[in-house]
Amino acid sequence: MSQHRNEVPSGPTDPTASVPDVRDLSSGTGQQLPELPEATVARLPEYLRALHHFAEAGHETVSSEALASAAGVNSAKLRKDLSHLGSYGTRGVGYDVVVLVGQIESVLGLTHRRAVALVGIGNLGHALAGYGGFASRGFRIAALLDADPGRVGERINGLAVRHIDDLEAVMEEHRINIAVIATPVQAAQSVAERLVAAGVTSILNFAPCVLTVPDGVDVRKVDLAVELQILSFHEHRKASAASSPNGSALAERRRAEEPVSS
Amino acid sequence: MSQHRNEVPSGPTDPTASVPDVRDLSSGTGQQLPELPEATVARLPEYLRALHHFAEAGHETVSSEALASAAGVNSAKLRKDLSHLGSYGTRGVGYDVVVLVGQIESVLGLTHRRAVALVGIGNLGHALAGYGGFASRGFRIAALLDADPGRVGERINGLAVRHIDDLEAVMEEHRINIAVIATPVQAAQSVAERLVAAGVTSILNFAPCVLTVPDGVDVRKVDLAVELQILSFHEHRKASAASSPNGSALAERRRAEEPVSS
DNA sequence: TAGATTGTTAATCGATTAACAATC
DNA sequence: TAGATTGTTAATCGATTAACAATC
Repeated sequence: MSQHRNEVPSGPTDPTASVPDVRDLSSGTGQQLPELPEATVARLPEYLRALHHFAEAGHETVSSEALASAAGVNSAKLRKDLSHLGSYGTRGVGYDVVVLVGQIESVLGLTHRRAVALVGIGNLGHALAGYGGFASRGFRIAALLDADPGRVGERINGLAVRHIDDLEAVMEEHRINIAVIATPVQAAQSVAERLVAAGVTSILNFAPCVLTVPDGVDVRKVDLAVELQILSFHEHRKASAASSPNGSALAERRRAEEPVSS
Repeated sequence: MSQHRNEVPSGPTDPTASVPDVRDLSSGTGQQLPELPEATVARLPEYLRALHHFAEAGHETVSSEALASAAGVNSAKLRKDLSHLGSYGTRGVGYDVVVLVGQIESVLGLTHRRAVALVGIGNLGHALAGYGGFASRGFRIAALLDADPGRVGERINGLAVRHIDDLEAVMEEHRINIAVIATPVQAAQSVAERLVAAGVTSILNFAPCVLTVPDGVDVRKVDLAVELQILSFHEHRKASAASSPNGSALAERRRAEEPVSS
């Protein structure tokens, strides 16, 4: 989904190589860019959310144990993750909440609110357009686009739906790099191609299909039915596990079932 | 999120141990339960979706290369994943589409349609209740619940919204094991507890919080803002990478930004 | 100083991948 | 038989975790 760079920052004869530095300072712009494992990146937003809770509760510091518990991970993993950002904790005390919030926001690129375009204002698109969680967590929905002329002009949270024909103009106007695709599956690939051509480099895809995009474009996919199917596997396993040791007919007793119509 | 069992199916003196069997037949009910890596489980729904496309296009067989491409993975990974289900391909030919669909559906527990309860019929809940993708992929939304008396009785796709006070009765009535939480974050934990007490063992959580549930209950979380924040990290990194080698001021030129109001 | 807690180490575990023998 | 493609091996990589020395 996203490419990894396994380059070693400094060669064996580099005079700085003897000083281990957890940060990759290769950018040289004063903006440090740590080399972050993907698994760590995926957890940072959860830490950030938990930290905001501690901040609202008036905590000035938080221990790795408390923060990890609030984020649903173990403390060793949390400390390992945070160590990739550098050292921002104090032994015997914990982490300064405000400092850590700032550090994570900085690493995630959330110091500035990012403009997002939402394409496909149907059932789900409507819900996403009205979702307050984006605004409070670093994003601004800057454009709504739909192919149905009947929906063009409709206002959601004060923002008017534009026709998909205006996609290129709208993206240019707002300088949008991130788009959410909530169109029918048939339209998703061609919409993605137009978005990329218009400068989008990150896509969140709700359509149940694989998008083909050029290198350098990141795609994340959310498929609601897939999530349920994964849960179904675990349901199935739990039911079988309960039935097998003693052959109990009570297995899956609570499972509601009916033939699949295919 | 879900516990792993690392038990070896048979001991060193087990007479069957000399015959390697990819399937864990410990269930003894004739229902084979392969020991499946979580990463594999998470990809099976994607293979299933791709297989349905091939079936609709009239293909009777499909090669690992073609199926992997349609699912967005490489063919080695696909073959490794499918090998955990047993051997269902034919060398020189590929996989029988219909057979493989049946095998994956069987492993995922999708041979019977599963009843799902949806709690929280707000913005997002409405969209989920109207989403056709659940019905076509193995699920039936059997109950809608909300705490707002003003919403009770409203019908979505012919199903009436029930009051949350009736949660226990509704879950018992439909024998529901899987629930989707789309409530405000403040309500999510207590709703989860009531669902678990009423027999739910799998939860798909859209509320931006960590749910605490007993062992044996599986929770999957979908957080839309988290997905965007992960994309934001990659946007940030791409912009920095573009600027650092030559110090170009054009870096992040396209990034729309404004101060975060916190 | 004593207690608390971080940052890091090292062992372990799970997932990915290329390559190729097996075999249709 | 020749060509195609699977199933498996083995090497590699990345992620997790417990433990504890460092240190506030």
